[in-house]
Amino acid sequence: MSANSRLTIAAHTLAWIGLYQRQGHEVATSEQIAGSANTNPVVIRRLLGELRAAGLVESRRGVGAGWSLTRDLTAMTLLDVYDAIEPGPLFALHRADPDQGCVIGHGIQPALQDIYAGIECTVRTELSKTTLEAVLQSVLAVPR
Amino acid sequence: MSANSRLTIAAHTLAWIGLYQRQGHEVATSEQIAGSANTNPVVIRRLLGELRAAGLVESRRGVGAGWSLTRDLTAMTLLDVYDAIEPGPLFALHRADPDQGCVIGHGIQPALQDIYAGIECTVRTELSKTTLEAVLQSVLAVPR
DNA sequence: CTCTGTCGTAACAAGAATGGTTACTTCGAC
DNA sequence: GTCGAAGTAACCATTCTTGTTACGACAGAG
Repeated sequence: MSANSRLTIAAHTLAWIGLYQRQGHEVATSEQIAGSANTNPVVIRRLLGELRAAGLVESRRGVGAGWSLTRDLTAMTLLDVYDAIEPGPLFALHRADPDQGCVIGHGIQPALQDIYAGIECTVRTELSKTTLEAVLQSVLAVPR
Repeated sequence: MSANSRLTIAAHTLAWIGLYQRQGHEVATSEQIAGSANTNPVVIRRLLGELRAAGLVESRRGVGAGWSLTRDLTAMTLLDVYDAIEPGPLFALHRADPDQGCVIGHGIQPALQDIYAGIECTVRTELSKTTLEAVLQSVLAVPR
């Protein structure tokens, strides 16, 4: 499906900031996070920008600038993150409208829309069950 | 997420063949289906090739050739179709391995893998609940 | 007021996936 | 042998993601 790693990088980022703040630091920089996630700081800043638009993080500028959480990881679910960074639906309908003169072509889109909506609803429910705090705890529970 | 329309086109195709066969026809051609789905016959043949590899349809060649179902729509679910045409996972992990020297970098992949596996399992269960027969009935139930 | 570190953001390129199109070969019923 | 359709390779346009460079904007330190 050409899956992307945006949710993964976002979860990584939030868990990193959360842990860093618990260690007593005020803010985290995109460069630190990029080092941990093994990517480019601009990639992190772009993602964090979307998370900020959703109200999950905030940023300071100037010297000693960086990013911080707006609320605790316990009050943040993967659904919040997903909504912040994934605009589109899971499954797309036809690129070009099907032949409306054909019985199938006419009814297929409403029929599939219903089915797809049900599946997305299930996925959203599932995502909402996992808090970022749970993610962090799972991360810390990995041996070695 | 850059969602594609492969599941949509595949469902359209199977519903079309199923209905056509119920109307007494032996086989359907990629050109007929492409006309209904408003796309190119080669696109349909490519998809049908994958569905054939999964055992859902079969094809005849030569004059009067075309495609037919190997079993009734009642014995075919969206999960069968999904497995036939979507190889990859729903969510990807990091492109480049995260920093294993970092606590988060080390534990994030196993942690997310578990979570993603649970979600995919849920999606698969949901897909398996819908038969292509149900899709066809929904299509036929659309007014006008 | 200047210096400096970090965000904010534009711009560009590489790579991959999807979908459309053309063209040609292969098959098999007639 | 003819002919209609599958099988398939090749190519292109588009889009998305990710990585990268570059530079302006900002704010605290001194």
